[in-house]
Amino acid sequence: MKLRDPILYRILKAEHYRTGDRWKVYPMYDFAHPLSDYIEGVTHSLCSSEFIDNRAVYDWLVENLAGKCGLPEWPRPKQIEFGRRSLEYTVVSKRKLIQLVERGLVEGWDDPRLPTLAGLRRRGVRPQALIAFARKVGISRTDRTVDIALLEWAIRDDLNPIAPRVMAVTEPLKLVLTNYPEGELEELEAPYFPPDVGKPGSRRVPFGRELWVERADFALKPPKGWKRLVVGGHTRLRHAYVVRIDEAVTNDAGEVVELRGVYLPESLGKNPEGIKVKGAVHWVAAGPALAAEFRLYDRLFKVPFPDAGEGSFLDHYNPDSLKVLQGYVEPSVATDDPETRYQFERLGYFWRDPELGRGEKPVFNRIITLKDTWKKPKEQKPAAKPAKKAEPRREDKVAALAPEAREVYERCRHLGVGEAEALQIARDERLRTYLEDCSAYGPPSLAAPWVVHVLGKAIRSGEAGVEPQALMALLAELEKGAFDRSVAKRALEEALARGGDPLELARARAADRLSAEALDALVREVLAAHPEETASYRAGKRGLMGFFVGKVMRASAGRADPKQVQSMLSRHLENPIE
RNA sequence: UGGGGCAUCGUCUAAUGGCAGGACGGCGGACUCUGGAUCCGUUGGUCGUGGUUCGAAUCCACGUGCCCCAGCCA
Repeated sequence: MKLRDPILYRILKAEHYRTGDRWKVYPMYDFAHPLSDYIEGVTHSLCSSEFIDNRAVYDWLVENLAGKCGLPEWPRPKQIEFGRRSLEYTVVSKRKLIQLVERGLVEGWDDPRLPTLAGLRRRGVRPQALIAFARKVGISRTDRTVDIALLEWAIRDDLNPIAPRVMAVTEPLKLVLTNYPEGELEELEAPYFPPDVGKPGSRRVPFGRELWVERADFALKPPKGWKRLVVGGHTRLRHAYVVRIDEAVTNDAGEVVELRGVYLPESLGKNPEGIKVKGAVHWVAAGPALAAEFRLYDRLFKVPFPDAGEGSFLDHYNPDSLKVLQGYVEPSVATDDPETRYQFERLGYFWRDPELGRGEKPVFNRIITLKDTWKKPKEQKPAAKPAKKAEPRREDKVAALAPEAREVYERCRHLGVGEAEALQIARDERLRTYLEDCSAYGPPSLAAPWVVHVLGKAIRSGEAGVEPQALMALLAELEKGAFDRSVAKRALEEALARGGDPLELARARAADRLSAEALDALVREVLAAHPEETASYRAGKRGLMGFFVGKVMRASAGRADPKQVQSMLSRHLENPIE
């Protein structure tokens, strides 16, 4: 990419469908992007990682055109790339989304199942939720696929404190209370928010002889732990009375078509004595309830990574990702602001679809379900990590060397260079040459670790700014004990980065070292400031040594020998009695 | 194939070479007129192998895996 000859713009003597023949020059991305950033005074140009290659062209153009051709002279913009972020159970690339739209698998770009902004907005997700989600996901240079649970958490967390609770029944089953007078209705007061949200407000909910309850809330043969309606059992109707189910009326096919039972008149606001009430279910009164449509959205794909593996992502499309149900909602919503996001108790968060749902008959989109911690179906996520291949042994690596390289290796070993260093030197021509140059001024075994580990990268790239002679002079003084190893290393790194003579830099650092007394005082100070850590070190948590050394090093502003610090520390830590 | 980039709990993300921490999820418990919320606890990780270093997620080397580019697209 970098070597190619970039096309900056093309000249087309043709009629443009919108601008006619006004322009002949059409800039390419690589030309337009840096220049428009620069002209507009952009300081940081953020983009995703597929443009990393383009940065070379970007920088070159900005650097070479700044201040020329009538362009201003001001700070250059910097392109910074981040990794792409994807989401489980969906696709996010435009190329794939368009296929869903064009094939009619979704109802348009704003289909609430899509991860588009238009889709999320129509679904009812608020910008606050997306911002919170983005913050949680964060930015890094790695391409990542985010757990869908994180988005769901952000949406719920946003809606929980603001969504008034009301009741709706999406799959109605009639419940007749045989001891409630026919034709009568009463109104019960029900708060919009539970105590933990702590917001004021309430509405009146009609209650009568015939109610709708959720079909899924009744079981003929309840599983273990069932806390809902069951024949013979007592269950709370949310915000209302406790009822007992006496009979489940079935049709010829054996399906339950109606429940019959009684309500306990004394159970409003308190639990009846001597009766075990299991759970609470939502309901609406059959007469006054408003007919409504509920659109329940599920994951667009059946698998977490529809892109992965053989075949098309379309093979994993979830045909049940939209379920349209006809049911009832309590009448109070009729007069609410149509923008209201509700929590339909025990069902999830809903709002009226802005396209279809604001008319006579309300249509509700389910924004997100409530978190369900009961009876997990528990889909297993594949966690198996692929087995790693075994690394070849060092002898085999040496054996694989070319004859000349092997000779270099053997010679290095003979001179006392370590195995790993010898191998690296044998493999790289430049390292070998550098070390040979060093050997004119001192023993190669002394130089090898420094050449390989500290200077290695620079030498390989041909930019070693430190001469062999300078390196060897430094190491000779180090051997004599003129300063400690950490001083030498810092000095060498500094010389590498900013130039200068490493020996002089090392001497300057050595002269700046703290005296033993000053250091001892510092050590005592650090230990005194961290009594807990000191105690747990003495109790056996040896890993804390690094913590203490770090603290002392920081306090000394680098003017200490870590080895000396460590020995002082262990002396004080082993002998607590001063 | 060549060039470029990236690898940390199940997931996402932190950690001037100095206690691998947080969030989501999971699990357990408390509470509850929502199997919600809240609170408490817990689980679990530095891609592999060597090397340098008092000390490595971080530096060096070699591997492995994934992504991007190789349009007169963006």
